[in-house]
Amino acid sequence: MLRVVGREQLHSLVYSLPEIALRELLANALIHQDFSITGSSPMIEIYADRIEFTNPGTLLPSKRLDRLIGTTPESRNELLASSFRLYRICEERGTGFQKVVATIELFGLPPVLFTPMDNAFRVTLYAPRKFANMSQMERIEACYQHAVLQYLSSKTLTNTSLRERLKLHDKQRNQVTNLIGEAVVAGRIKRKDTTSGSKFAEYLPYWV
DNA sequence: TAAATCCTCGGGAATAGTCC
DNA sequence: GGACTATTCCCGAGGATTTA
Repeated sequence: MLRVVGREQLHSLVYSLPEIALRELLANALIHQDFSITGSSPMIEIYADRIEFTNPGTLLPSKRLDRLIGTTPESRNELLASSFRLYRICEERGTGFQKVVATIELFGLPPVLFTPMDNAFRVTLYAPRKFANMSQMERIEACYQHAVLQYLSSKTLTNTSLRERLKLHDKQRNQVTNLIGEAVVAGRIKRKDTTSGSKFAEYLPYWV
């Protein structure tokens, strides 16, 4: 089901969002839908500032909400998933969300939002928004997702890397410093080496 | 080769600006 | 006026370069 809220903004929104991210999330919605739940199907809602992909069925018990990026998925519909991969509609196992987040970072978009619901699971992709207009939670989540992406690339989060991800100027270095500190306090990331000096401070996701 | 110096980076603290 | 955010200044740490 496709629901469009604000049709006049549909084109500008869709074209402003990376095609790769949209394709991956659409394929993901189809692959992971729970066919045991009758009377509902994946729903895509397009708003002026975001697109929401809502899937019937809750998150698989083996999956953790903050470990969706870069982990091997357990598809509810493996046959469908294999077909999608065969026809290159979606990425290889485990790289789907990783590709989405990487694309989002490349374009400097707000972080992708994963929302578990009563009997469904929602993924929200936001339209471009400046750092100043992001909420504190979104900033910390962007920080965490960047740390995960860096870790999956055998790299670490630094002030510089996060500043580049958020498309911030060098003058805003201290804002990034503060954000990193808040993400550490929130328990989303941790210092790689607590014994080293402050220069070249590196950070990892909290679960490493 | 070792010491001195310079440069870059990360972070703390103070201050200014903005919004409610 | 208070809370939050952004900016500026300053300092320490460590790598890179220069010099004796």
